[in-house]
Amino acid sequence: MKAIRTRFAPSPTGFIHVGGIRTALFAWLVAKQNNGKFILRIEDTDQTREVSGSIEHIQDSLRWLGIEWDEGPGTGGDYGPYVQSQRLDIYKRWADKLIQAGRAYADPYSAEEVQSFRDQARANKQAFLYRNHRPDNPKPWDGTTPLRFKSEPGNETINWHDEVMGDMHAGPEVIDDFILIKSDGFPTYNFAHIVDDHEMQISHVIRGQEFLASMPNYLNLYEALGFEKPVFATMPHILNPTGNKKLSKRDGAKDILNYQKEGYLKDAMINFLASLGWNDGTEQEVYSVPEIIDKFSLDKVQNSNAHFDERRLLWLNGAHIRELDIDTLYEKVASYWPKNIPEKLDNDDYKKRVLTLVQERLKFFEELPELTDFFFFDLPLNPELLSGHKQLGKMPTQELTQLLQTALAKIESTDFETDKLQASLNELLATTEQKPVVLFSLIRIATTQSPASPGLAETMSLLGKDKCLKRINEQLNAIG
RNA sequence: GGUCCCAUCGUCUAACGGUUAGGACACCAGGUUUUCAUCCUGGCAAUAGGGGUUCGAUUCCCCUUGGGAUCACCA
Repeated sequence: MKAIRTRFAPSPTGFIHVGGIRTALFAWLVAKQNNGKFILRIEDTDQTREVSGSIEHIQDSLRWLGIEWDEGPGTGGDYGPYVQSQRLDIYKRWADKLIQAGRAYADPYSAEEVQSFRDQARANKQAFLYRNHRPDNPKPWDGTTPLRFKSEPGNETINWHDEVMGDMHAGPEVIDDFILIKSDGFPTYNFAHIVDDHEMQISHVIRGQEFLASMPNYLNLYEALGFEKPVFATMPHILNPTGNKKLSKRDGAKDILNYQKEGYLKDAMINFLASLGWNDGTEQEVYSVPEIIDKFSLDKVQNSNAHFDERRLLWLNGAHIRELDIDTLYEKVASYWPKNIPEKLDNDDYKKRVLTLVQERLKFFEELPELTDFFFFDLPLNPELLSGHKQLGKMPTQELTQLLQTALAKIESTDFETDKLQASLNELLATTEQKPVVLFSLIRIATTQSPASPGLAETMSLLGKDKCLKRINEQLNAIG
C-alpha cells in the first residue's frame, strides 16, 4: 500500500481561525491513523498579501493543539524546501516541460485587456472563458508576461471522486486557460500546489470547499503533467454562528490562539472541531484525542456546511476540565490565578484545595479569579447581596442581625472540619427554625461577599475559622 | 448571470426504504436539606415545498425554493 502523506498548506496572510485549523486537523488525523506523515507547507506565492510573523503564528497554533508536522519549514524532510517561494526553480522546470509539450503559452494580453474581455462576457450574461481569446501564434514566453495553461477541455463531462463529497461531475465548459506563472515569476496556487503535491508525494489532498469549482481545471493539469492523482477530500465550510457566511477573519472569526489565552483545553478544542462535521455514528459526545485518531474516517465527514457554535465549545471545555485529575488541572491553570495573592495563601496546597472546590464549575481558565477571589482576599462588603436577595432582602434588619449573631455563636464553638461544620450548620437550621435558603445564604454572603460559592461547609472549612468569624463580624457591623 | 455543492429540532448531528424520527448543546421546569456549578428527571423543538418510484420514502428520482462556493497575474 502506498504511504499515506497528507499536508496542510496555509498561506501566511495572518492568523488561522477555526475553519482553517479544522482542515489541518482532519488532514493530520488521516495521517496519524494510517501511520502516515503530515506535512506543513507554506504557500507564499503572493508576496503582496504576506503578513510578517504569520508563519510562526500558524506554527504556534498547530503546536498548541498538538498537530505536529513530520516535515515542514524548520523541521526539514526529504522533499523540501517546504516554502513555495524557495521552490521557484522547481515550478520553472515543470513549466518548461509544459511549454515543450505545447501545453503552456505566453499570455499576450495586458491585465486591462483581459478585464475588458471579462466585462464583455458579464455584460452578455455569460461565463468568462479566457480560452475563447487564446492567441493563434503566441510568442515564446520570456518570463515577463503570465504563462498560461493550454487546456484541453474535450467534449465529455468530467467525473471524479471525492472522499467526502462523493461522485462529482462538471461540464468541460468550466475548464479554462488559467495562469501557471505570474508575470512576477511566482507560480499561482493552481499550478504550485499540484507540482508540490506531486513532488512531495502527497497521497491525500484535503482542503476547503473553495477549491471544488476548480477541480476540473486541476484534473486537466494533472493529465497534462502526467501526474498520478491523489485522493481528494473536500471539507465543507464552517459558517458564522448566526450569519450565513463562510467563517472568515473579516467576519470576526477568532484567532485560534485566543482560545488558548482564554483558557480552553486543546483537547476540548480538537473534540469540538472534529465533531463539527464528523461523528462516528454513536451517541458519544466527549472524546479524547487518541479516541478521535482511532475512530476518525473521511467518509463519515458531513458534506454540508456547519455553523460555529461557541456555546457548545464552552460546554465541551467544561466537560474536559471535569475529567482532569486535580494535579494536571493545577498545572494548566498556573497562570490564571488572581493577581497579588497574599504570600501566606500563595502555596500549592491551599490553591489546590481551592481548585478542587471550583473544578466542576470552571468552564474556561480565565474565569478562575472571579470564582475564587474570596478565598484569597477580604472582599469589600457588598450591601446589594443582601438587599437583592429573594428572601433576605425582605427581612427586617433586626431579624437578620439576630440570626447572624446566633450563627456566629454556634460557629465559634465549632470545629472547622468540613463534616463537623456541616453537622453544626444542620443543628443551627433546627434551632433557628429557618429555611436553608435563608440561613445558609446569609452565612455565605457574610463569609464570601460573593453571589456564588462552592458548598458552604467546604468553603468555610477551607477559609478557616478566624477568617470566617472576622468576616461575619464585619457583616454584623455593616448591618447594625 | 454561468458552473458546482448542499438541505433532519435554534445549533452540532443519528436513523441497510419499514423507528413513537434518536442523542448532544442551548432553553424551560423539577429534584439532589443553600447560591452558582455538577449530577439526575422531565419538557420544548426537525425531515424546506411539490411531484413521482414503491405495499411503504428522512432515505431513491425530478422540479421549485433556500443556503454555500466559484467564475483574480488570491489562495
